[in-house]
Amino acid sequence: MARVSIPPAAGSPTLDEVARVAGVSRATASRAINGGQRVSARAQSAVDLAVRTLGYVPNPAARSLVTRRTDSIAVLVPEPDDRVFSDPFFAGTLRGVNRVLSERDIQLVLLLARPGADTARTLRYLTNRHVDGAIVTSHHRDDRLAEHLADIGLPCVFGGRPWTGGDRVAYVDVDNAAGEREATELLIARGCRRIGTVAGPTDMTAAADRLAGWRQAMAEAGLPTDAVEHGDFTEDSGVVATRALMERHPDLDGLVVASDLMAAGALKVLAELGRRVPDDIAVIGFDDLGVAERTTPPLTTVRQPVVEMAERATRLLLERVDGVDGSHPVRIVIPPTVVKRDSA
Amino acid sequence: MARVSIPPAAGSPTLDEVARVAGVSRATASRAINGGQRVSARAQSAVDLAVRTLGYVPNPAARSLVTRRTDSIAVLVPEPDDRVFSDPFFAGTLRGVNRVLSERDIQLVLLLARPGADTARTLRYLTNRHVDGAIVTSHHRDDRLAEHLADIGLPCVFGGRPWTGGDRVAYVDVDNAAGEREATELLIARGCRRIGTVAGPTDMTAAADRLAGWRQAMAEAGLPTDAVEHGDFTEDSGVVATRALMERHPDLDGLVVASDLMAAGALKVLAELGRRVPDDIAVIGFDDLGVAERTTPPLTTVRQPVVEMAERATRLLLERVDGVDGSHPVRIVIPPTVVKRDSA
DNA sequence: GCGGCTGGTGGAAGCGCTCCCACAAATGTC
DNA sequence: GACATTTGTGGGAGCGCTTCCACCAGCCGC
Repeated sequence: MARVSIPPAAGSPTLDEVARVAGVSRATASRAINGGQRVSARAQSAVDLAVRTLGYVPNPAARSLVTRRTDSIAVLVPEPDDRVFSDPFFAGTLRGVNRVLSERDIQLVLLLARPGADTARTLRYLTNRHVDGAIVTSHHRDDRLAEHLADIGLPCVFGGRPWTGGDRVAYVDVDNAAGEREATELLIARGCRRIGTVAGPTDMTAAADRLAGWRQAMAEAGLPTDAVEHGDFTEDSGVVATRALMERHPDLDGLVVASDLMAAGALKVLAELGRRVPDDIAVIGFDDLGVAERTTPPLTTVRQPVVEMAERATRLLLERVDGVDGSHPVRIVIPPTVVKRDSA
Repeated sequence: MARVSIPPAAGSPTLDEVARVAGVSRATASRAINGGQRVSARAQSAVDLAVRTLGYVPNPAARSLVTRRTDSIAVLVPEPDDRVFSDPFFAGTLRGVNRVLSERDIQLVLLLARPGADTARTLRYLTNRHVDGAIVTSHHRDDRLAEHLADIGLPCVFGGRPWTGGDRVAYVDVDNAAGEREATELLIARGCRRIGTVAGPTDMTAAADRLAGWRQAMAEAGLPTDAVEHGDFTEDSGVVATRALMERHPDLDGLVVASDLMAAGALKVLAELGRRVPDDIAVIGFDDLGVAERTTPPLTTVRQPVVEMAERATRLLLERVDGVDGSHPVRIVIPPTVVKRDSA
């Protein structure tokens, strides 16, 4: 008779085997493996040895079945994937998150959800408690993600203030209004009097706040706020917007652009038009994620410390996952800094 | 009757409750939820209803404890994170993987491992069977990842042929040699006689294969193969390499560059030197992941269908996870295509 | 009619782990 | 010296799920 029923084990050793080899009970072995509280030195070293000789690795499913922890968090990006990947903002975020997670043994689950289509599935996944928490980036006005996540009670931290539900969830944001105000004031101090702006998409808070900052600085200086054009943060949209702006207001001597990518587009248009930057027209961007250094001329911009923000968001999330006051909607708002280069 | 005994869970409903509400056994409920084999229409709809009214979501930990599946796969990137994120190759890969995974309910765990430091931890994670399989990208000669993964028997598919262990694991690759040969032949057909190459890093197979393709085409045409300079696929390295190349061989009338990013750097240097492209010197790149369209002039290049390759790699991986001949080292080699633009 | 199906069902046995609890031994307290 | 506390230990009860198995209809062919 050949193999009757299935030879079931085949797989990795279990805690039972470790316990048997170490000559202790499964409970003691478990304790020894998880931090070793209330374990004698003798038992501890016996277990350690057994673990090593057997090559034991705990089964994560079994563990999380009882601990109700998965030791993984999601990074949720509610954005069509094309756009996401070309954006250095996303890259920086991933980097910051990863940096914090690798300090502990927590894994990163990447959740890319197309705006409408995948929302239900994504939410279901999160409801499952498949992950311990979530970092949400790049959310838009219409996905009512903040509310949904607050409803299911999953620990989460938003990167950037959500449009709605901002009072119910934690978020880390840069002070967009202050940054753009400062940028505008720099141009004004420089002598610019006719300053336009290429603003971001109207359904994102970051864009709205930056526009508000520009408006505020302009109003305070008694300057007109009529030269506004919107883009979607991409270079191409910056080209289009700047072209429109320069056509309507050929007398502009300053340009406040809500992202470096759009500013790069603006610089191209200005070069085409034969305007010298910064002599004829000064330009200031926003982000400083690498692009700004490579434009001609190098871009003066408002630096957003994305990696650092992602790190703080992640640390905040881990605190909440660990149960440190999980419900209170903490807010971290980081002041941006202006980085002077050659364009203004 | 009000709720008598303890409403114990507090958490989400369990399968038991679904079964009770549906008036069937837990076994039947389970069957109904998982595909509904051997379940009567009556039972099926009763369970469906119960699931809906209770808002039941199965506990993934409990499920994978018994199924030994996690319904997630890892994307392993053994690369310092800075470099990864700026590379459109990585973005395309993530996109292709994600596209396939979202067809089924499988999640993507991103494993970013710094070359030396995290290898042990990463391997331990994979050994854990925390994931059902892994896609490995951008591996280098020294991480003996292919062997390690083959040893632990985790289903995996490599993006790009690994240096060693290529006979033990599955991989999806573009025919780098053929692509670069074709690129070189295009320049030769165009009339170039003094063709140099900016090759990639010496510890990656893709770079070595491309260089070999260039060598082969040059040798076949009886042309000298002495004008070689290495970069690391980044734009800056392309600048440096091209500068060195043009200094040593000012007579070059053709340049085969192993990546578009490096080719973009090359174009900048050539512009500085006052060489007209393609009239004085023709340039051809490799990749075609967006950069090539935006250079001046737009780059003729060898298109590598990264997203499609990642998709195929993922499908292949899923097959192996599903147990379709898990050990046989399948190889998929995709022929690249030359995309003509203005630089050659 | 009576074995053999096949379709549908529920009982029950785990999957591998953590942690509560009871208990024994060692240590402390007055 | 009697009692309280601390420390270390193992038994055992689950966590929520899938799946094996036994079982009971019905229905076939003969």
